[in-house]
Amino acid sequence: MSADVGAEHELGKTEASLVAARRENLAALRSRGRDPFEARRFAVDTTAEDLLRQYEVLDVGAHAESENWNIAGRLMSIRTAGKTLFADLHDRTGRLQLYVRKDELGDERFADWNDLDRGDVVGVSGFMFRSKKGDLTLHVRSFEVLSKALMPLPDKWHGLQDVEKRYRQRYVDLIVNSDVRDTMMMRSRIIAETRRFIDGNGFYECETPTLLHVAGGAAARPFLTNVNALSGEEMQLRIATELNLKRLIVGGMERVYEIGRIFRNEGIDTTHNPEFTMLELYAAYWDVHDMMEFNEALISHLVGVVTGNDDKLTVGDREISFARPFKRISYLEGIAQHSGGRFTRERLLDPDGAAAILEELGLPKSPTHGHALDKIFERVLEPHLIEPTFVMDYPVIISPLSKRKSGDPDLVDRYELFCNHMEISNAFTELNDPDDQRARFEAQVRERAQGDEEIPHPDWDFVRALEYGMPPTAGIGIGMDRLVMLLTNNTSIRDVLLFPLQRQHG
RNA sequence: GCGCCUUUAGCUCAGUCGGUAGAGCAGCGGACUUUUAAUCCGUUGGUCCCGGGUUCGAGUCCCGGAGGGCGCACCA
Repeated sequence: MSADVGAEHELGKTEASLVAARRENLAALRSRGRDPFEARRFAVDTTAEDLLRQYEVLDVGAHAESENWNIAGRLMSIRTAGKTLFADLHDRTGRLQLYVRKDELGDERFADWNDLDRGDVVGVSGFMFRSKKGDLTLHVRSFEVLSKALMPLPDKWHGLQDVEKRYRQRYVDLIVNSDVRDTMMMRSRIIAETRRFIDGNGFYECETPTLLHVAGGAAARPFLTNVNALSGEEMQLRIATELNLKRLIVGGMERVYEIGRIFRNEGIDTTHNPEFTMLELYAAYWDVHDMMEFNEALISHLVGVVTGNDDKLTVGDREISFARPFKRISYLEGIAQHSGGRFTRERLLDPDGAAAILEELGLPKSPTHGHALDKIFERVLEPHLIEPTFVMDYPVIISPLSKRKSGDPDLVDRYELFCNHMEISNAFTELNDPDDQRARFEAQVRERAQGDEEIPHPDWDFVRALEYGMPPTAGIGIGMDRLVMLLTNNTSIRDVLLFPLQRQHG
């Protein structure tokens, strides 16, 4: 089956007639020398938001005729009323009402509006006044047609509700659903602010390769591809930036980070998309406590950005306080506390003890001790982690890349930040002992041989890098998509991704 | 992978017991010089997701398939 044949979507009869009507309007505009697709540029000098703010004090009936403005955007509503009309123009900042009079534009120019459709892009010029009903409005003196919408727009009141169509034709979703546009612009801001905050602390943003011979640094199945220039050599898309960023720490860059796309060939659901954006950051000479403070400051900053300097966030239908300091709780003590003291450290750290707890909770048997701990944590502690909480001092058996706590070798210097039951970040003091790292890679080789395809092949060069000496270092990973979900109160990752992955349409 | 829900006009949605396919919006024609889901009059528009089956007759019932959503399982 050729991808090119039948690629253009076929119009239904109703839709075809709607498009035909718009094409007739296009032809009519062209016949009067107003070809929308001949337009090149328009000297915009304001935005809807600016005008509404600037003329807020204007009284009903007042006209600011001495100040002329040029603004462009999409027509989202046209209300004709004989020899006048009102229209709504939307730009990236919001809505502005337009007022057009036949006696000012002249018959021919006013007639052009018969050939304008909802969705067309126009540039208008005029002055501000406040209408009888109190709406700040631009009184149009002249206008240009800058582009034509040949396709009909969705319902002006209900917008586009069809979830599938919203994801597949995000451009339509963005045109008609302003809350979607707000979320996506907020996402952009959150990522920009994250970068600014990190840069302000002396970090270097680095770009490590996406194409790797061995995708490591996490447990996940990679996407595979081939490089033609290397005789079709097989390569993998990265599943983490961890190993390369730590190579940079070895190299002496000391404070590095990357905000980049990660690819994992795994399941798709409300919290997983095959490609997603992760922040990883490494700081030489920091330990996990330094990272915790940094993390807290970053999240507080971002909450302030999205709320306009408040420290309370609406999540679902509740308010969550992000006042500093965030709660801190130890992994083992937290589980003990929320089980009425029944699930003690001794039982949890013992494989048989953990298995017995699983049974008490009515959970199925786990294949490994670590898996059992994860399940117990999810059932006992995670439901209580609503307000931002640092869960600290993880058991070493579920933390293969972290340094042990000095004086308590069963635990490691690691924390995860939870909020609204969701993991926001994962950070620890990095393992920098090359012999230990080599031993852990060798152990992974054995696990992979037993059939676990998510275990990556070892990256032996990374061990060699550690043999040159990596300073004591703290590292953190933050899934930016999930962070944006939290900050924008969305429950599906698809609603914070512009183009979530969808199956090819038959 | 399993389960539940969903797919009807460009959009948002009805469609009863199996009996000629509906509404609102949009569109088209007309009226209207401060409207804002404008209003009023008139009007066009259908691959009922696809393929089988049952039936005199299927949007509706049965089987199979596809897309999408949610939950569970798996997974950082």
